[in-house]
Amino acid sequence: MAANTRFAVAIHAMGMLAFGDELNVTSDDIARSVRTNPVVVRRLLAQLTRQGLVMVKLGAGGGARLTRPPEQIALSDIYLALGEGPIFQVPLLDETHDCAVGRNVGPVLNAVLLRAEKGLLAELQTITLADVIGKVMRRMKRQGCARHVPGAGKARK
Amino acid sequence: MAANTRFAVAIHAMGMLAFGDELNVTSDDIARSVRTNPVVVRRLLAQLTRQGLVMVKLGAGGGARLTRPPEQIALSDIYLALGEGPIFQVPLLDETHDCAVGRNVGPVLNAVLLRAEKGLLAELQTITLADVIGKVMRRMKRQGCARHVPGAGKARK
DNA sequence: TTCAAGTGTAACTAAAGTAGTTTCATTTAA
DNA sequence: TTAAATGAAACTACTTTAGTTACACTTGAA
Repeated sequence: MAANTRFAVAIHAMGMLAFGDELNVTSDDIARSVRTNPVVVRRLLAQLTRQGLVMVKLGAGGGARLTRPPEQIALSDIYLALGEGPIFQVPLLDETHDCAVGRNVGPVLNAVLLRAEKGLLAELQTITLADVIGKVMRRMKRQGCARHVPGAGKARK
Repeated sequence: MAANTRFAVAIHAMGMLAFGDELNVTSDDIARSVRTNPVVVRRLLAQLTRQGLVMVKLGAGGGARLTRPPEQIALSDIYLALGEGPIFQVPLLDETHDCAVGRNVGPVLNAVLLRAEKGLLAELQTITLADVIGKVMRRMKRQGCARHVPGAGKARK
């Protein structure tokens, strides 16, 4: 898998932190839930922490929690915090292009593609972490769910 | 460069075809303009041809041209023709997830990320190839341009 | 009818990004 | 003092894009 799952994993992790509420959620908890490696999770959490979305406590009993309620976190906040590069790139067509058209294509394409990405970002701004959690909860209820105690159990193995 | 320049190169190529009008533009012409390899261009044109945006003529004097005027080609048409996979992927969290929440996160995330991509696509739908060409032309004029004869010269080296 | 100019395609290499893993220093609560 | 955490570095593996070479096939024109 070399696909871009970073954003999805980050949302998943943030969702778990929201569930955890006042409790510290460990990278191990998250990793087990996403079926990945704790280090991968910590790398993501480190970025989210640097951007002020998450606070981390070191040492025994440590872990991560949100810095603000999930209603105040838009998915665009998470996306931007990851600092992903542009989705589309324009091969730098030199300013020294021998064709007058060629010299102007690059900047125009850059502007156009940036505009497209803003369309994506605008959509992400309309969705909060709380919305995502709500969708998950409703989906659970529709299926008739069972156990799982949100931040309580924290089944240590 | 392992970045995603495919879309930008495709737009650039289509733009050249629009300029070429009735003339056949060769993959070599395009490759020289984008500073890449003719094979790379042909691979892109092949996809665009399969999706009906471009028609290609084999043999001497051959090359590519658009199947319809650039006013009728939205950037979303080009993007979709390239058949890129989803921008974001969700690591498949098994349906057998031991946590009831976990079983429902995957589908919800998929839906959310799909919605974000649709925001991007919606933006691309509002821009035609002709718009892009117009922007380039206007930018040229603003800078006080010089020569270049659109489909005429075809400087053979 | 031959040849040069094209495309189509396969095969290979190179470079970059993501994911995964191990390891170790450091912090902290009990 | 010890166990439970994070932080970070180092390394491997895999995937995707880009670039290149090579060659079969098509076509127009001398």
